[in-house]
Amino acid sequence: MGQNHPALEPLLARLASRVALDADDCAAVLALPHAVRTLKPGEHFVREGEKATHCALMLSGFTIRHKIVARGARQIVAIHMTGDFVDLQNSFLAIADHNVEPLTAAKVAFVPREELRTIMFDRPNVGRALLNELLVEGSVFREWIANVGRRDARERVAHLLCEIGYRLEAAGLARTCDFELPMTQDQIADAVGLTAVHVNRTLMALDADGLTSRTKRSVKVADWQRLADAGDFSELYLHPVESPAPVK
Amino acid sequence: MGQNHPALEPLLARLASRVALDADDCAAVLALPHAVRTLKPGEHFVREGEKATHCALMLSGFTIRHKIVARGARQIVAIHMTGDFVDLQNSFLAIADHNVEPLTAAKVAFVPREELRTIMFDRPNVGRALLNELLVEGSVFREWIANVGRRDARERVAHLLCEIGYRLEAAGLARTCDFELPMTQDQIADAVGLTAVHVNRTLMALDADGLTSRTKRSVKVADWQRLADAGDFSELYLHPVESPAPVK
DNA sequence: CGTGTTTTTGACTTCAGTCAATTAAAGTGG
DNA sequence: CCACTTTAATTGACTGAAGTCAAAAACACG
Repeated sequence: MGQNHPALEPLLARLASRVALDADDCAAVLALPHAVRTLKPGEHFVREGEKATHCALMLSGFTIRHKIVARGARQIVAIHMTGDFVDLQNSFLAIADHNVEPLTAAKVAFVPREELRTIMFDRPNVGRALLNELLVEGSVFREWIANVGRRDARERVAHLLCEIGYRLEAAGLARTCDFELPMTQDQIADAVGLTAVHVNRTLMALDADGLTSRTKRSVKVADWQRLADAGDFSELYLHPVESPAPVK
Repeated sequence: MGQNHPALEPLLARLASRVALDADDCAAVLALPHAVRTLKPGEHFVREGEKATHCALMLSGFTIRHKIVARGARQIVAIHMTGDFVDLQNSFLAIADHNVEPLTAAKVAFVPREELRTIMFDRPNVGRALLNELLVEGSVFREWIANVGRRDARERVAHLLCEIGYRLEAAGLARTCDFELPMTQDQIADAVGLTAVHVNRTLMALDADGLTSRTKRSVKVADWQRLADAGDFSELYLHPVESPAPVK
């Protein structure tokens, strides 16, 4: 019961970064039953309309959450990276309202939703930490509505690049000035509500203007400040915790 | 302590509709300290960057939550009506990431955030109900991202009309076939990521096509099914509870 | 009634989409 | 390691949905 399950240590670290946890809280988190699996792109975690039974913790790789509209177009509504919880949302609601799918090969720890619900209310500290995760996720959704609704192509793409760079750095996975972006231009398009063709032109323009320099599927940010300005990016909506702003 | 505060009865009803509450739960909810106030358009509840100290329960009227982007454009990210909680989000996070403002004159009960946090974890039933509210709100955000990102003008506007009509009916405030929509075309535009001019043309087209019939600021839905089809609207994302789909 | 919104209309612009072809990269199997 | 296939990125020409600007009409209201 109380034994160590190293797979859940990233989860513990994540929760503890926002709310102080005592020894019992930590033990309870690490004792959560779980199964580790590796998924490939196309192997959905959950599909819209299904019942989600597990919540997933990303151990490596990237995951997207998306919706399909009437005409068949896809809109990505969230991107998750190592250390993120994927789908506290679907897994707490009765029926999934969107699809969840790996973007890259992804190692994931699945935790049964009932266990998570239980620990959430049995251990208020853990509950507050989970609540916080949900709230920050909500904040990101709001920012995305604004991004897609009221920014032009260049701003949208720049904003997405900033968000991913910032989150990667905040998670200790990369530096904002040089990170891997494992998304095709098609996928970027579906995240920012544009066409792949237009995303291509926009990325090339950012490059030409010296804000970024791309090589295959990684992005080097040549000038973070200018990119952030171009994307109207401010990290406030990510509700950063302890660490101050990442090195620019 | 345990005495009745009739103002919070809508809150109790709302919570009880999703999770069974026992007598103590109910008493605790009704005993929450609160202050009732009436706000007018322009009197913000909270502004981005401020610290929210209270959570608001709508007793009457409409409220919007919005963000302002670099170029000064506004994006509405949520609309709230009688019976809704406004801003569990801002009030649980340290710093507000968006603005909250009445759309019409609005009567509101303010509950201190600490009280709400406390009851959330002291009374798991209440906690689950609040969690559910948050999750459904999150689902609506996701739908809005898809609406603004991947639907054209007609679909967006029709979808918004359907959402509002459906929610009003679900809350027992109106029928989907005839409800008051207290938004100017400017505000509708800011909710769906279009221009007021284009919203005007779109609304007129819906009218001309016999899906709606407008008079000043109320909407009569002439053909709910066609409007729902035009807006790619399905109530799944609202995670309706007990009552089946509203009368069409 | 006059004044300030809000809605409506028209003419014109533009950003982003569409279609289609080309090039480049990444695998795959022999 | 090289043809062979597939997927992704790039480019160009053209289209179109939505934006812009500006003015007129219709309301709302003190």
